[in-house]
Amino acid sequence: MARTPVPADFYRAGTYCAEESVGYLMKRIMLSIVHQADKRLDAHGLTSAQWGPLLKIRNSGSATVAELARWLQVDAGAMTRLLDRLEKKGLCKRVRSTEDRRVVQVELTSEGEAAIAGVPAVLSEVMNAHLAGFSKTEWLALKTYLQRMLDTGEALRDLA
Amino acid sequence: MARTPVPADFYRAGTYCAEESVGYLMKRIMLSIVHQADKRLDAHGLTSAQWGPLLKIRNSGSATVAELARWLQVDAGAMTRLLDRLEKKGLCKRVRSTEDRRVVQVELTSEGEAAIAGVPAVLSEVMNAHLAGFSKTEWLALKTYLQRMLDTGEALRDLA
DNA sequence: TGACAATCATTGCCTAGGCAACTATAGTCC
DNA sequence: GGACTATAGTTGCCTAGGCAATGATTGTCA
Repeated sequence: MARTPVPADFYRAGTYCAEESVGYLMKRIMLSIVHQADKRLDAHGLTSAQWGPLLKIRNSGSATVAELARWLQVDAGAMTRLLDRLEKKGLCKRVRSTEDRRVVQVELTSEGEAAIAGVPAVLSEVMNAHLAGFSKTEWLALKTYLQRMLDTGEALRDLA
Repeated sequence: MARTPVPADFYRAGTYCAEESVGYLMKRIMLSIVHQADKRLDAHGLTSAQWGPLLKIRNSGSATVAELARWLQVDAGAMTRLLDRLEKKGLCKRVRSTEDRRVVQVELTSEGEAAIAGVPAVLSEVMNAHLAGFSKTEWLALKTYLQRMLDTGEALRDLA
């Protein structure tokens, strides 16, 4: 039984100002991160939406469409089309499973392996750049705050 | 002359793990916030992308397409199409300016005023819900961290 | 066995944003 | 005045995600 969370009282309808909202700040930061990452990933022939599936496939050996969609919290239809684009670029291939003929296993091609190889470096670089000036203590505190917000949000979702 | 920022050293290519990344956490939180907001805004006939322009227009009396695009940091073409959808729903209208015949002033209709009226309450509610359990001190610290990340990111953009 | 529900992948239709090209208008400088 | 540049808005083409419907398969259970 999940404890009913007590909402905070920081924002009020009458005085709501987007610029002061934590959500607004995070949206702007995400825009900046994605923009920087896309600029660097362009050299690898990838977009910021495409490295996620490839990385998961590489770490697991292979993955099904449904697994990828669940892992990335994305609609299954969207994942199908994303894989269409990756397959058209020759970065992965679909293999119909023989045990369960409903599922499709997605595997990396050698071009896919090559494309994904440099991605963790790019991601680390972009994240580190955005955290310039942070001490380790501050970084850990930030992560703790964010994790708490995420847990609270997920609990909300489960209640509904 | 902007000081060249010294990147942090928290993430490394070899050990990069999405789940531990501040970016990953923020992406998940934003998904949760947008999802919650969309669910509540549905009653007002709006999506999470649509209240931004309407709120800006209401606070300013009217705004041009370029102003809205700049304020929301969105492509001008995307803004044109977003306004198309809002206009089709009868929430705003375009008025060609007489002083500068290039610009189009966007104004709210009375339906638009009605639709936007309850939005600040919804946004406050969703933000407060996600910050359940935060003390005011923690909330301020979080905002400070985020503001610093944003400033660092914008500085990066200016360098490039 | 045969009906039923559940899962998987896909597709169609919608909103949404980025980039590039285009037209129309405004301002600037020779 | 005329060339030049800048800005505003729009459009076409691309990637991308959400929702709903579909067909194919699998598992369950009476």
